[in-house]
Amino acid sequence: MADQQDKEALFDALVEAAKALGNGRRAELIDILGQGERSVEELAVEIHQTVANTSQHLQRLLRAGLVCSRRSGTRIYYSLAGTAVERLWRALRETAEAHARELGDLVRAYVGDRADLSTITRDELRLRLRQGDVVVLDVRPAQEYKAGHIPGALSMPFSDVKSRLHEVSQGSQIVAYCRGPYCLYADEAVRLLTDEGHLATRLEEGFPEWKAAGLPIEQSDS
Amino acid sequence: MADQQDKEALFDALVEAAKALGNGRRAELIDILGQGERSVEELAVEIHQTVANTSQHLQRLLRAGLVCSRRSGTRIYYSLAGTAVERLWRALRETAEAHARELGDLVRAYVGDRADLSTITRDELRLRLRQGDVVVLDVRPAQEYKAGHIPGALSMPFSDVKSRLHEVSQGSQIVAYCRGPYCLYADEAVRLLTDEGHLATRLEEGFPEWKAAGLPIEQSDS
DNA sequence: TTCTTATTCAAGTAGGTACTTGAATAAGAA
DNA sequence: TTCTTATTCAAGTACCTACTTGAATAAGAA
Repeated sequence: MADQQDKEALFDALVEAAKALGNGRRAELIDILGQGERSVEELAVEIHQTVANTSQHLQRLLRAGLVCSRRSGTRIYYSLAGTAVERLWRALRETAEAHARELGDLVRAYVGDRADLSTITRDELRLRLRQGDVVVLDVRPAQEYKAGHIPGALSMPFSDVKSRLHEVSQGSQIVAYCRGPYCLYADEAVRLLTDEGHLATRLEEGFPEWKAAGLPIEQSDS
Repeated sequence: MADQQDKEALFDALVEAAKALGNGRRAELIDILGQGERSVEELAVEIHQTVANTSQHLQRLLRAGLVCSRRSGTRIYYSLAGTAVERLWRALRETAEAHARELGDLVRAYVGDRADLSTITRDELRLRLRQGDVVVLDVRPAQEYKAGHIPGALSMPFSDVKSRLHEVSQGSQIVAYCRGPYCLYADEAVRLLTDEGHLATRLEEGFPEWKAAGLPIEQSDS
């Protein structure tokens, strides 16, 4: 025992998950699956890739043990394999944020300037929820709301916000949240609401971080 | 803003750290650097690779922001870039452990059968330390002990254990620790000590995990 | 059964990665 | 200055990866 070949084999196996995460498209898949299970085609649309290519990426993730799959009729649904995967993805983002010099530029290029948006932390939101003086909007697609959301939140998918503005009474404090720091839904929702004269704020992070913090969540029975 | 190219660029950047970790030799480097800074040649010896190849791996890690380097005379010392990197490496190991089916076999092939060794958790060791009825041995190389160790531990590098057995009084409870779960020093030390009639146990994890848990550490001034 | 739809498989191509070898730097010692 | 040592650079090779294309499965509907 204890020979160098065995050590190499062990470390080679340990990094399989890192290799699987080491591709931008697969990281996007993990990020989306953090909101709940999805079919191959839905995922292909989200990451703007062909179905065949997406399928191959998913199989790579499956082999590395980062996702699971289940068949339902003619569709196959993929989901994250466990909370360890969520922790890994979060640790990776934190490492990147901790120091990619140019990461800030890339974030700005994608999400635009967020300086005009007010944000609220998880803890502040919890306090407000207890005080009951806030309306929480889940602006992710309805499917993701169903798979799990912040208790008391109202589902208002980003695409519907414009037409459903009247549902929110003028004068109430609004907090919008979405998939996470790299998701634009809440940003846009807050901008729309603010333009209409509402007091709107975005939750700093998204639903997966809320769930990971061990805070209570609510599910719609499907 | 918010166009697909920007999103791809952002995620491609986020996964740079995963790509850098996605190689067994580089993972070994990160694992070793978790014990403290090292020169290129020392690292090359540890991972059984040529200096040129090791240098290239280190530069890859440097570009990804996982390590830092400083020059001292004719040598260049590399070290981990921050605690986020340690967290990432731990999250990766936990993901792999959470489910690589064959990982167990690989661990066994490398570390051998540990069933004969008694282990102790961090919390048990803390309790024992407070009670003062235990001798703690740091069996890592002296350099790593100097860079940081469990308070009160005695430095006894694995290679010296055999010849220094007499320093430990018969009858005392001994706990040995080393670099971490994939390090063999403590295992071997415990076997040697047990064969000599001592009551020896290995700390389940290693020094980096102790430090990461926020427990007190001690340093020798160099 | 045939048709449709969702997914996977197989083969091909362009570019990336890991390692080797030998030469080039760069700091310090003589 | 020349010599030595530690590290990096550059070029080459074998293998791996991401994506494409078109064909093959596999479940359900008609």
